[in-house]
This record gives sequence, C-alpha cells and structure tokens, in this order.
Amino acid sequence: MRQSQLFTKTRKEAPKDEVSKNAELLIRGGFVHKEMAGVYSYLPLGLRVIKNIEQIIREEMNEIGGIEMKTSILQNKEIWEKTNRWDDAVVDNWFKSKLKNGGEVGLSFTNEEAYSNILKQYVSSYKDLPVYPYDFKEIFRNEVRTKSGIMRGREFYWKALYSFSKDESEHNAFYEKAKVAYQNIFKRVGIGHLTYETFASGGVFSKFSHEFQTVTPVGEDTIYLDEKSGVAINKEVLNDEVLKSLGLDREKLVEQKAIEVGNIFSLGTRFAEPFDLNYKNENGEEQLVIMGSYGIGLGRLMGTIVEVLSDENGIVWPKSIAPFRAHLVLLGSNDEAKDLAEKTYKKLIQEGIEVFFDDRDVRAGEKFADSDLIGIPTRIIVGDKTVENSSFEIKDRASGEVSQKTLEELISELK
RNA sequence: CGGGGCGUAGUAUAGUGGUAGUAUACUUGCUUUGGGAGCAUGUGGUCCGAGUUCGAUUCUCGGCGCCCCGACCA
Repeated sequence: MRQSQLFTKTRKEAPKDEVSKNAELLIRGGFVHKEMAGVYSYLPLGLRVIKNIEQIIREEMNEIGGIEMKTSILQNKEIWEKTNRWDDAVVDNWFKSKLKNGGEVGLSFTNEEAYSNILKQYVSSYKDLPVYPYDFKEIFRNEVRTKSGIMRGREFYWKALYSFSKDESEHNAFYEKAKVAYQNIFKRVGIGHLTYETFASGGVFSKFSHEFQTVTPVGEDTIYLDEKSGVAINKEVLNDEVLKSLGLDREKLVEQKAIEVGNIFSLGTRFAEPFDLNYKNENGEEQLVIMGSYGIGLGRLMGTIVEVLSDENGIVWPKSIAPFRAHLVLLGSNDEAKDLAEKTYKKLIQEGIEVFFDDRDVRAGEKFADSDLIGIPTRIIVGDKTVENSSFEIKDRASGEVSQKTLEELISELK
C-alpha cells in the first residue's frame, strides 16, 4: 500500500480523553478511531493488525479441530429465557432493542445460547460428537463504565469456540489441547514470554477455569505467580486450600498486575440441560452433552500487545501481526531515488511481501517519526545514498539496528 | 451503581460578564531537504437548552458527552 493513498494521518499528540498507552498510540498512529466511550472503529492499519491476529487464532483453532461459522448478532429472546439469562435482573448489561411488531431482540452478549440451540438441531448420536465450532464476531455489553482504551469496551470483537463432548474425559482431553493452542497463539502474537496460564474461579461444574494473563502494570487483574514453574493464580481464588491443592508455596508467589487476554471454561451441562442438548450413546441411552467455552478478545489482545511492546517512539509490532512486514521509505526527490523506490516496491509486492511504501513528499524527519510510531518491523530506506551503493539501508524497529543489504538478501529475509 | 474531575478550532491548550489568544494541523507562496525545518499567508472555535443580565464562552439550573477512583466484569 502506498502511504500517499492512506487517508489516515499520524498525530503528535493524543486526545486528552485517552490516558492509556494503548489507545494513545493506536490513535496517534491512525489504527483506531474512537466513536464514543468504549467504542472504537478500526481504521485501515488497525484492521490489518486485527486480521493478522484473527488468522493466527484461526489457524490454531483449526489445528485442534475447530470449525468456523458465524452466529447472528441479533438474538432471539426465547433461547435466553431458557437459560434464565434474558432478565435484566440477571444480566444487567444487555443491549436490547424492540422489533416493529412489538417483540424484543438482544444484541449478542455471548454465544453459549446460540451454539447450544443450533447444535441441538444437529446432534443426536454419539457419532455426531465431539464437535468444536467457533466464530469471530462482535459482542455488545452495556458496561456502565468503560476503561483502559480499547481494553474494555461496549462493543468488541472476539473469538469464541465451544466444545461439545460426549463425556468428561473427552472434554478434559480437548480442554488440555485448547490450553496448548492458546499458548501457541500468545507466543505467535509476540507476548508468550509475558503470558501465564492462570487458575481462576470455575463456577458450578469445575473447580477452576483458566485465564491467560499477560503481566503488565496496567492490568486490571491481580495474579500470584510462581516464577519458577510459571504457574499463576488469580487473586480471586487465592486461599490456603487452593495453594495446597496446587502444591504452591505462598511465600514464593509474586504479586503481579495482569490483563486477561483469554480464558477457557468448563461448562459441564449448564447449557445442555436447559436446551435438552443430548445424544444417544452406543446403548441407546440419552446422555447430556458436556460443553466448554474458549474465548479471546481480539481488540483487547491488540491493545495488550501495544501496551507491553511499545517504546518511547511508538509501537513495536511483532512481525507476525504487523500491519505490513516492511516499510519502504523514500527520501529526497531526485528521479533516480524515486525510480529505485518504485522498482523496489513493485519487486517486493511481486515476491509476495506486504510492504508499506512511504512515497509522500514530506521531509525525512517526519517520515522517520511516522515510521517509528506506526511500528512496522523492518524499515527499508531508499535515498541518494542507496542509489550510489546499490544496497539498501535497513533499520530494525525493535532493536534499532541498522544494516546494509542487497535486494536479494532483503527479499530472502522478509519472506 | 457510589464518588471525583472536565467540556474553548481537526488536535493540544490560554483567557475573559463587552472584538476569544497561542501552538500544532490544514491552504497558498518562497526557501529548505537523512530525525516532526524556516519565513510569509489564509481558513477554522466557546457541547446543547433554559434562566439572570443592556450584553453570557464566562454566573445559575437542567440536559448531553468525556475522563478518573471504587463496585461490577458470564
């Protein structure tokens, strides 16, 4: 993409109503636009990052048997009444709306009801199980107080997978696979070294759920981390009995602030019962399906990555999710340099490399500052010097390291 | 949902019961050209409503919106 064609611009200053680093940098860089409290639009650069994160999650979900679909945003009140979650006294942050004919609809708040209801129609035999459908979708929650930039909003984009298993052991086996998939995801998006699988409250059907908590001072949650084993416990479930059952020593735990970037939950028959979601086993006996839920908020994940990986000059995107792999920066206006930059741009595209081409007629300082802020991993500088040397000046965003590379070397590195 | 703070140009800020200022961004021109360059030039603003007043951006009330702390967070 040519930078001259991008309508967004960087800003030197963040709006005063944003105090969190993630929102400041994402707004300054032109990744997101704030519509209202807790509601953000994704601008071209931001969408590219979200799409990259989405693809990594998709690959990992598919790897463990996930099958992608899409449930509706408008929700039928009836299915929520089955689980007693329609009443505002039970779920107080619904967004609801009226139908012209007098009925009511809800805006998707979470997906358990939708999935249970759909799967009921297709699951009737042990031969139909297990299944692991998931979707990426917008979720709406009428939060009384939004906070922390894009980390906690009224509208957000998430991935939710639901597991439908025949019995506990089948469920548990998948649950363990999901943990690994989640760890892979957080590794691949660049925050694996800061993200811990954390014991959290489990509800009625299991002792614990598991959260994936990324350690950062701006986190909303407090976790207790055993640094040696990497085991963490959410403060909400920390007590002597739990410590004992997990074999942890309170003295060795370190208190940390963290952001919950994902969570997985055993649901047991909480939803199967109200929906009569059951199947016939080999003996023709009716059995309830065992469910689990597995969620990741993509916007929150993007915000977390910005929080933990940015520096004083701007965002430092990991290669895996950067809006572009390389930032080609043309300096100066002489025809030779321009020609070389144009040729290089076309060549890189031909080679399948995602490149952002700063072809604007602005000063070098501004281009460098923008490039730092936007945070594309590899910067390729084309200027008078480059024309003379027939090699490119390369700057690595994360390390700041500068090197010279030929076009061939560059292409093989970027591929 | 309790408490606190705040609404002035695209953005960041100053100020005033009587013509609203600065920076930046934007227009145009000249000079510049490897870390947000300089000079000149032009455009653009008091959240909404009511009240007090000769006159309100300023004071009062109401509304709307935003931020922060706490509670909540399936």
